[in-house]
Amino acid sequence: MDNKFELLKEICKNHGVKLTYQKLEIFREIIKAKNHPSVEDIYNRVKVNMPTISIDTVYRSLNTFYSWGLISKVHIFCDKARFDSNTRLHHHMLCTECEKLWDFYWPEFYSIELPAEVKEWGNIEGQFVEIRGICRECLKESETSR
Amino acid sequence: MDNKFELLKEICKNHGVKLTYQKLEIFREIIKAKNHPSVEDIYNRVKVNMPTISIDTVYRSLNTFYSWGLISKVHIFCDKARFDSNTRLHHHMLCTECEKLWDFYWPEFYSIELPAEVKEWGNIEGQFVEIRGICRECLKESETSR
DNA sequence: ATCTTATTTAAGATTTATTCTTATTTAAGA
DNA sequence: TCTTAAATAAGAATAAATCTTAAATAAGAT
Ligand SMILES: [Mn+2]
Ligand SMILES: [Mn+2]
Ligand SMILES: [Zn+2]
Ligand SMILES: [Zn+2]
Repeated sequence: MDNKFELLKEICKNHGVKLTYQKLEIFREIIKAKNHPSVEDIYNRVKVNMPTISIDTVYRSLNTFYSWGLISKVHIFCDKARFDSNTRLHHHMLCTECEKLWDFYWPEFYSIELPAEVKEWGNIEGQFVEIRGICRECLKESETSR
Repeated sequence: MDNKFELLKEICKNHGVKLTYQKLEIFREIIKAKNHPSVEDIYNRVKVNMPTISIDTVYRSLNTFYSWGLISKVHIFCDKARFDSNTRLHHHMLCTECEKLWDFYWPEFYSIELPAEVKEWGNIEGQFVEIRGICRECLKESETSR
């Protein structure tokens, strides 16, 4: 029941971070939430019982939980775009260090069968793979700077 | 050589859209560009020969080219985030109509071998699949409204 | 239980990407 | 060349996220 809260308490302690009432309420809402809530969703829900909460605190807390692996984060709805004159069907590799983006092709990927729930979900218009990691160049740099 | 420009000219005509000097220069830069340029990158490059170009025109033109399938678009670098208390390794299905997001699991995906260029790219920290399309509910709605 | 202090917070300003508004310009057909 | 609907420039508006700073507070020390 409250073992998730016990975990939060322990992780805060391990990181030398204060467990404030704000963090507790934000955590309560995010673990209760379905459907990938936005920061504002969480803000509005916490505000019901805590009218003075500031949205900045919601941002900070959620990002802290994320950095501890307690929650995950998706960037699908954003408007910030980069363009690409490559219109061939392709996938991307993203270096989280230098933020460079590479194209790659993977025809074999299309030959594995999708899970049943996906096939029944609706009309599929595209299926893309995103690789995240640290590129060779950035790895080299962090080696030499050690 | 300039068959890409001929294509642009024809597509503009087919869509009843004026081929302005601005569109031509923006197109020239995007097909020349490597590494997924941002709108501002293109803006700065076009500005060299066209100092009065406005960034709004760059936005409009690139989105027009995108809607015609002449270029593609990625949304990887954005900060606009949604959170998820589901920390199990999972993938997403996104309905482009209602913008709802579903989780799905696909263990078999991890068993196919990645292309050599990916394995040699660097340290892979995660590999995710994104399915885009129209969900069953939205399909039903568009049926009944017809 | 009280004191102390480094963290955390609230509030509002700032930043940044994108879109909107409006007066002016222009491509392209007549 | 004329006409006009569409496109543009310039700058305002919007929205998500981050930053700044003074005040509040969690948690260890006394
Ligand atoms: Mn690409
Ligand atoms: Mn998810
Ligand atoms: Zn890198
Ligand atoms: Zn839908």
